[in-house]
Amino acid sequence: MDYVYIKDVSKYVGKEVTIKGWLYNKRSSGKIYFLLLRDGTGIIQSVAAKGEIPDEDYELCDKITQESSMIVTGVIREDSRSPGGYELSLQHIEVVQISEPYPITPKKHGISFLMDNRHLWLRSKKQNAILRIRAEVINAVRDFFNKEGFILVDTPILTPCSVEGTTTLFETDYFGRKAYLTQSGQLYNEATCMALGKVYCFGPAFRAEKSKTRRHIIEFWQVEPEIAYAELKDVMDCAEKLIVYIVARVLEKRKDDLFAIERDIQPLENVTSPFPRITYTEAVKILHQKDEHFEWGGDFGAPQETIISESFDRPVHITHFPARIKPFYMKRPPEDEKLALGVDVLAPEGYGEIVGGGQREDNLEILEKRLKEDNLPKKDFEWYLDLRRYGSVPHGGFGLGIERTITWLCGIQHIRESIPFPRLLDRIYP
RNA sequence: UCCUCAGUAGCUCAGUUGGAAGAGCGCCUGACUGUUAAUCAGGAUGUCGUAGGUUCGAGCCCUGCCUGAGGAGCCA
Repeated sequence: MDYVYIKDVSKYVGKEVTIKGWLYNKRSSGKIYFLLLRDGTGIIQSVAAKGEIPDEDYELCDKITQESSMIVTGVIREDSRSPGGYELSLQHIEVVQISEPYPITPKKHGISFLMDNRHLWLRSKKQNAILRIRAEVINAVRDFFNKEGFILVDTPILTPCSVEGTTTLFETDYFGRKAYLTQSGQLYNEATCMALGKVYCFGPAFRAEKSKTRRHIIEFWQVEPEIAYAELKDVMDCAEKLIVYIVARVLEKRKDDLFAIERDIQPLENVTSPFPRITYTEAVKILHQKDEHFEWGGDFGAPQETIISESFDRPVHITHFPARIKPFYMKRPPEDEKLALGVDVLAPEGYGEIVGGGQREDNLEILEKRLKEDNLPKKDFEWYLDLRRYGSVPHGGFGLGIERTITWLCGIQHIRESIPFPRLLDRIYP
C-alpha cells in the first residue's frame, strides 16, 4: 500500500493517507485520544474519538505504548489546535508491535542515562534535527569540493606510522607488524595532489588521547583538501569559502531543524566573507587587552580561544604561529624562521578551532633537517621526501573537523551530540 | 594523566544534628469527547554504587575500589 511521509502532509489536506511510524506520545481526555505519531520526517497529531472509528481500533489507543510501531490511515485536516497545524483524523490503526515500556520518557533525563541509551535517544526531536543538519553539512562539503574541481581521494585508515609524532595513536596488529589508525590523511594527500592537482579526502580519524572535554571525541570525521601550487593565502581563501558555503547551505535547507533545536540563527547569518585575518602575535595582543595572562610562544588553550573568537562576529583566521608549537612539515617564512605558515580558523561564540592547516615545507633539505630535529625515522618518510625530489611545488591544505563544525552550527554544548554514536574516553557502548 | 563533583525506585531528584526509605514523572486501576510534558483520584515499585571501618544505631561520618559527570592538558 502506498503511504506518505509526515513532512509532506500539507499536500494531502482533505485526502485519505496512510502513515507508517511510531507513537511519539499519547494524550487522552474522556472518549478521545490524541496520538503523536513520528516517522523520521516529522511528527503529526492524530485523533481518534470513540464512535468515529471502529471500537476495536479505539481500544488499541488504550493499549499502545510510547514508541509502539504502527501503520495508521486517516484524513489530513488543517487544524490550529494541533501542534504543527495539521492533524490526522484516524480511521484505522494497525499495530506492528506494542513497545515494551520505553526508557526515554518525555520528561527530564541525565546525560549518563541518555548516553547509555544513545541508540534510542536518536529518536527524540533534538537529536533527530542534529543528525539531519549533520547530513546537510556533509553533503555541503562534498558538493563544495566537487563544484570547485577537487578530486576525491580516499586515504588509508591503517597506516604504518604517525603523521604527527607527539599525539597518541591506536595501535593494531597487522599480520604480526604494528599498524595504526590514521589521525589524518594529509601526508597522503600531499602525494595525491601532486598527481591530481586539487584533492580532498573525507573520512574518520582517530586520536587515542585521553581528552575529556566537550570539544573532543576519539573517533571523528574530517575533510582535508590539499592544493598543489598553493600558498598560505590560497589555503585560507579555500577554508573561508568552504565555511561560508556550509553555513549558507544549512541556513537554506535546514532552518526548520535549527528552529527545532532553538538555535539563534542571527550569529550564523553573519558568516559571510571576508573573515578577519590576524596573526598569532596580534591574537596575543587581544588576550593582553582583555587582561588575559599569556606569554608569546605558547599554544592557545580553550579559554584563550574563547576570548579571541568572542572578539569577532564571524570565524577568524589566525596565522604565523611560533614554529615550535607546529608540526615538522609546516613551512616557515624565509624572513622569519621562528614562525610557521599555518592557519587555524576559530568558530565564533567560543566554539574554538574548526580548521587547522597551512602551507607545507616543499624544500627537501629543510624537510630532512626538520625530521632529524624531531627525531622522526627518515626511513618511514622516504616516500614523503620523494614528493620534494620529483617536481616539488609550493602546496598546502587544511582539515575541517565535521563534528566541531556541527556543534557550532547547532549551538549545542557538547560535541558528543553531533555524531550518531560518539566514541568517548571510557565510553564505547552502544 | 591531573583537579572538582556525584552515585538513593525504571527516570529526575529530596532526604535536616547519625534515630521508621520519600516526592514528581513513568507504570497499573478509575473519571473526563480537543488534549498540548493533558488533568484529577487511588495503587504497586528499593542490594541507598561496592568492600571495609567508627557507632547502641549509618543513606548520612572515615578509608579503599568501581562507575559517571564537569574542567585542565592535547588537539579537529
